[in-house]
Amino acid sequence: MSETPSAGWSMPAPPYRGSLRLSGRFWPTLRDAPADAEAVSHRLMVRAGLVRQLASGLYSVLPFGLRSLRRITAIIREEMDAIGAQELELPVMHPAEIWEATGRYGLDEQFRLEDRGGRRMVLGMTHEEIITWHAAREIRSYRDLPQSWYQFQTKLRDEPRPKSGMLRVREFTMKDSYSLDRDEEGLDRSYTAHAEAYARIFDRSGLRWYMVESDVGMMGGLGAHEFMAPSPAGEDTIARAPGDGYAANVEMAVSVASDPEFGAGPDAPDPFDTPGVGTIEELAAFTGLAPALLAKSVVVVADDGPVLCLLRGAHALHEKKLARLVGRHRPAQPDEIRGWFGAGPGSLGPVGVEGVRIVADETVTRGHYVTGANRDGVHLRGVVFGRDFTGEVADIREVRAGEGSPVSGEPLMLEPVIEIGNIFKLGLKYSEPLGATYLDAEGRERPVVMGSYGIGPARVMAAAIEQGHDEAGIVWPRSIAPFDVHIVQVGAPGSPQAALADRLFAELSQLGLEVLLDDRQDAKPGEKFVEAELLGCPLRVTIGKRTLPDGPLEVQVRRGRERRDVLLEGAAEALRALWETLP
RNA sequence: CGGGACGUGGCGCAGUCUGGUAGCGCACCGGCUUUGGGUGCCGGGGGUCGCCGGUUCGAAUCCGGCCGUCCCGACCA
Repeated sequence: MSETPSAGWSMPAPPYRGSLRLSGRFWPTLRDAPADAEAVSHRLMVRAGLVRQLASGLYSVLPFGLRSLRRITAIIREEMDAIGAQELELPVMHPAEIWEATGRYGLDEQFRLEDRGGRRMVLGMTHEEIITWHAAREIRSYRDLPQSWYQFQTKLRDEPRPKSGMLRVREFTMKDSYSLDRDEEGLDRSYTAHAEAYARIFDRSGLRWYMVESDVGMMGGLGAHEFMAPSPAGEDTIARAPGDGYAANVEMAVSVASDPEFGAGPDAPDPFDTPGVGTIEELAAFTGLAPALLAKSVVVVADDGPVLCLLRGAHALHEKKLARLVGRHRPAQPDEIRGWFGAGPGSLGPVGVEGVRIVADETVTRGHYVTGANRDGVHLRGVVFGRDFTGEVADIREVRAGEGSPVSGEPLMLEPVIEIGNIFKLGLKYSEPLGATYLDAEGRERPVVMGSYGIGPARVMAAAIEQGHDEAGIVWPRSIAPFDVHIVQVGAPGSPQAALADRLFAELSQLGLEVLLDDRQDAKPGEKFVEAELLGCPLRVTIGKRTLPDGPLEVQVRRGRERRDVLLEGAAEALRALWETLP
């Protein structure tokens, strides 16, 4: 690689840290995305030569993709260090016994294997067990607490359905951290510190994001929040009210339901024939009543038996809300239903049912409803909670757009989001079974109070692309772009243009920018421009015949593809100043 | 776990219905040409048509099984 020093200017020693000359380098771009790729971020990441797929849910990261990931992890590392967390590294493969101790051995998503000696091992889907195992051995005194430990480590999860490129995969790197505290007040402090660090991380990464209340899921514990990047490609949905700040995963969201008015009802349930009526829609049409005045009965099978869930006809059962009440469950089969109720699906109701747990959504405890009569083709009018049947009362319905926020009543909007991070208050869930205890100032043995906190750097990258792209390619936030400036050199080696490109490359690098210089001789100018826009670095500089002898330098701001002219004199400083103004 | 679709050189696709042993664009290699928007010219290499089995004189094509990949659903009786 030959340099072309110009007179009176001292060339720093190459290679310039973080900068790269493209000729001879591995950067495979694609004119067309693979037919399998559907999500925008997936298509662009593959086309722009950032990643390649190995198998379903398994991706290899190529050099330019790795550059972005490294910038994301650097931001995370800085912010974790800033709250006093210490980085460490835990194994990916674990003895099964540790997972058995917490009851998490055998989860569907867990990869399990045996070593040559027949010892059962698992591949880590997360690391609470391992951190706690070490804490149990190393933490002895209240003087050892609090602690926050974190790592960037591979997680393996046998996802039922990997999808959307890097958004749901079976193997990925996670930044996971764990806080160890003396008590819940300490946990609250650690939790808040993490929430604030996460806010800085996602702001610095250039994402639009929300922090929302979330389900504790397989982690268990006292409470949780998720960090969500809005995107049509998102798999989760949040409900939020911009005016009052309420925001929650729909798994958790509660709303003020707008109850329709009830007229007078009969003094007792009144059966009537409903031949051929099986769905709420049919029942509404048959009776002329609004679905909200009908009650639907949904039967699921939990580990300890059948559960009849009663909801307003216009509402949908939310599985995760129900799961918090009855645990793991599945939909009931029609023949099972017939055995318990004496009628098939479509004519079920809560009146007179025995041996089946009944859970009524809170919205059906007032007013009188039409329900099934547990006889095929017959329904009951005027069914009243407390008078004609009883059951547990809970919020088990899914929030709908337009319902009132619990904070102010403002209408909720639903928005698809990508989960980019989460924080959990674990409490004693892991420290108790694994014996992570310490002695307090009075010499009493007490369990360590824990929290865990995760970020998926590749999801941050994918979310940034989902939020920042146009028809030409990726539009990176400047903090996580693979390079800061992309110089397209049009001109043969040895030409004055090439010398100028070399010089700008060196000067920008010396100012601390990371520069990609497209000095390829075998690529045509059009190809270089198209690929530069596909890759999407914040600034593109073109150096060709038109640039000489006195400029100006032609600069494209990638976001918006706006063209700017920069004087040759002091160009590097001017570019750096321009770069600093970009998002 | 249920449903749907697809699998033909590196990528995108045609050919499959109506069997006769493979084609296009891009990429790649050689040469010429050219150097400001992936599109100049000439020549060339590369595919056991996902795998296995069957039918047939003959299978990318028909039949069966398997594997792989993607999408939708997995709550609304």
